[in-house]
Amino acid sequence: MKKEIPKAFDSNSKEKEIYKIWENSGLCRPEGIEELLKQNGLKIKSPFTIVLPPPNANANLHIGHMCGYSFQDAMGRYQRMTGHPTLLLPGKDHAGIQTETSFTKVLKEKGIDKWEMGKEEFYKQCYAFSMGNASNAREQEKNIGLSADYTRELFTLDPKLTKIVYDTFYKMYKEGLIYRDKRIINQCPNCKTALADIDTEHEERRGIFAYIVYPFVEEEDRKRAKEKFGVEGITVATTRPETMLGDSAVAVNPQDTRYKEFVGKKVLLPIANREIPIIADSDIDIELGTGALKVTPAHSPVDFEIGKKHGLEIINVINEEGKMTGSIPERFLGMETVECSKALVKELSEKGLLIKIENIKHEISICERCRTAIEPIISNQWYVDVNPLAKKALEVLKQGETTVIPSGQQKALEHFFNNIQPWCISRQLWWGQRIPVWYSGSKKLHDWLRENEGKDIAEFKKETGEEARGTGEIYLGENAPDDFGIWEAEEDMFDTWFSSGQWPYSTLGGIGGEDYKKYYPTQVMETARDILFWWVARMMMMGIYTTGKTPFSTVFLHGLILAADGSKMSKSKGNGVEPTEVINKYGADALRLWYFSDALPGSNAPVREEKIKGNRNFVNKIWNASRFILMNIDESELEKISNHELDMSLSRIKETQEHTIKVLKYLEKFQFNLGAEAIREFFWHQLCDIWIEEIKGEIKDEEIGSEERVEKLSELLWILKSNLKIMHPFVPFITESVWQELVNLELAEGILMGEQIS
RNA sequence: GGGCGAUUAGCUCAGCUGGCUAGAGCAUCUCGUUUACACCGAGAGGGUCGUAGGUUCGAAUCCUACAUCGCCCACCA
Repeated sequence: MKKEIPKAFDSNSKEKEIYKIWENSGLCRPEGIEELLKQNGLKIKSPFTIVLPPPNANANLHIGHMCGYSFQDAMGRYQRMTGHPTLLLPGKDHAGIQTETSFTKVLKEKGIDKWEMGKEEFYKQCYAFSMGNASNAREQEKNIGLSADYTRELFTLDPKLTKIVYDTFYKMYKEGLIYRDKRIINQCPNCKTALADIDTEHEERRGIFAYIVYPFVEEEDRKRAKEKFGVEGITVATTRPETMLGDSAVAVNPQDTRYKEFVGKKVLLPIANREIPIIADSDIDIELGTGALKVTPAHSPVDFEIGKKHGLEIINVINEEGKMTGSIPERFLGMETVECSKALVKELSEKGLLIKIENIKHEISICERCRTAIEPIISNQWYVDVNPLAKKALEVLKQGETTVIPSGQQKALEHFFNNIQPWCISRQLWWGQRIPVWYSGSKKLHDWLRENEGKDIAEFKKETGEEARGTGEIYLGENAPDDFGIWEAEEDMFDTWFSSGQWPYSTLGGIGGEDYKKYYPTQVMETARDILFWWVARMMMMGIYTTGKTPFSTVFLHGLILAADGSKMSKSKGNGVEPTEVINKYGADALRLWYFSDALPGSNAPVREEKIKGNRNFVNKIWNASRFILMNIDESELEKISNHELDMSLSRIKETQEHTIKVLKYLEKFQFNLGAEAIREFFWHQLCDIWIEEIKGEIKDEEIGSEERVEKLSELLWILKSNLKIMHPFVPFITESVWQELVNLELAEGILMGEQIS
């Protein structure tokens, strides 16, 4: 018997130790693998690259992140062990609005107000906050065994990356793909920023449906209406009475016999006391409400379109903070929309213009981050015309240059590309990358000139009361031009996805970068399916645009990790599972195995502790079987065994080789569940249950050092080593631990991570 | 309203291009203190593969309806 080896595998202490060995080996770098292959005279195959999804540096990693890392790492280790210089490129995301929201909350808990703190100080502290989180995240990544190249780790706000992001912006602007436009946008009154359509969610909420009479201007019409409808005007139904202050028209369907005769007539908008016309539009639903729609182009996307079609005036009555503004009766100025709605309803009711109020439930848009109701308002923002980019991305999918697993998600992606809308990329935030633009004179002047095409710049002062002070031109650049004149900086930030959309090539140094030349395009993008449109779609569009090549050939979307009862994990429900706790309890390998068998693309995976426990048992089985084999080898036999020439035609050896080939195939085809099942089945039920028992019997009566023993033990050892290799991508810690035990006895060399499977 | 997907043992799922007497893990039950491992071993029970049709020599696997569930997208006042 050799030295004492503990009966149970102590994952807690071993894992840390093993990770250090990997880290110090240099094998996490593709150069390390290249070097190793060269030394051993082996063929260096094509590089394998995964640019890892950078987690948001605003919180600890959750169990879903760990899932991604497990798959990425398994893919990487498999490639590394089959001759490919492998780069798993890690990073951290500044995550724009998300981090700004969460850090603002952190400050609030400390009683600090972001607005009092000011932009610069906020940025500084937010940076420190992010760095702290990034460092935690890095530790967690290592805990699951992620063999990433941390010498290349990047943060999305790294100046090197920012430069690349800016260059893309300049190029797109010059080619007319990026432009400034005045449109109706999603404004979050709480975050005080514009949001892209995709950054909003829909939720059913309770609301009101108010029926309001807009009396006709002409006596004659009033009479006619009274006869027909019993009131002296046309009745509109609305969920948002406060927007009536910004109404420009009432629209009816031209086919609607009730209102036909009134088209072209005028009504007096109550309270605001403005005359507005009745217009006809075939898009109006006769069945809905009263069939007459109050049109508020400034505060409803539908109305905005109708307004554009009919050349209606846009009247802003709600500002960026969700408060009443503009040319409205003074008593409403500054009110919250809800407050204003109530006040209006009261006044209308007193005037006898309110028919009724129904309580209803309806879908509204809310901010994805803070769940505040979105306020549609008109504003000037920066847009990307993504249409031509989406067309190219579609082509790439059609040609099979990029494949999405599972295939259903590929269809969803195609659908997204087919129905894509202009992408609003400007955000009124403090945290992120500033849009690198300067305005001669002022931003206001620039927008005014754009909106008032043909007008003389002299009119600017007349209309706005401000001096022009410049030409309104745009200058592109991080710093202001050094010439005379006044340049106003664009203060808006980029949507975080504008920079992360460039992640696959920006992290590789961009076009011309050494790493870019070697590692772009990458092979796999492994991520969660909930950011398919936000991120994967953007990376494809921007990657194809900038580099002419799709950034990755396979998109692998792992399953959704759920709470034990099958519900979504969420902070508010408190049903989250802490990955660190799971790892401490059962070990990283056990958790990884669970992902591989349960969190496949297209599936939902409720976290079941018993299953992870079962995997821990398997890991321990590996440990004990190895321990048994080692304990059976007498010290005096070590040399004989390591020099023994094995007969490769033995049936157990051949079966093991076939098994290895089978598992390699599974790995190649991303069938991790089948792979995990196969290694378990083979190791446990073939090697342990049958072969070890057989060999036990075969050598029972043999003397130590005998030919028979050396042969059998060599065979067993060879089978063990083969198993360790093929199991390594799945369960790297336990396999490397055993390998290192073998190294100590001079029964193996080097580091398992760098071993080649053949 | 549009798109996508699911429906197989108590639970979570495998079952690819039709040939299974339908599998795994976990759970359940019985037996076992054999010096690798009780984080173990030997064994058992448990499913008319959502429903109804169709194609076929043959269907969990292909087709068509229906039912139920889930996810995503969408400006219905």
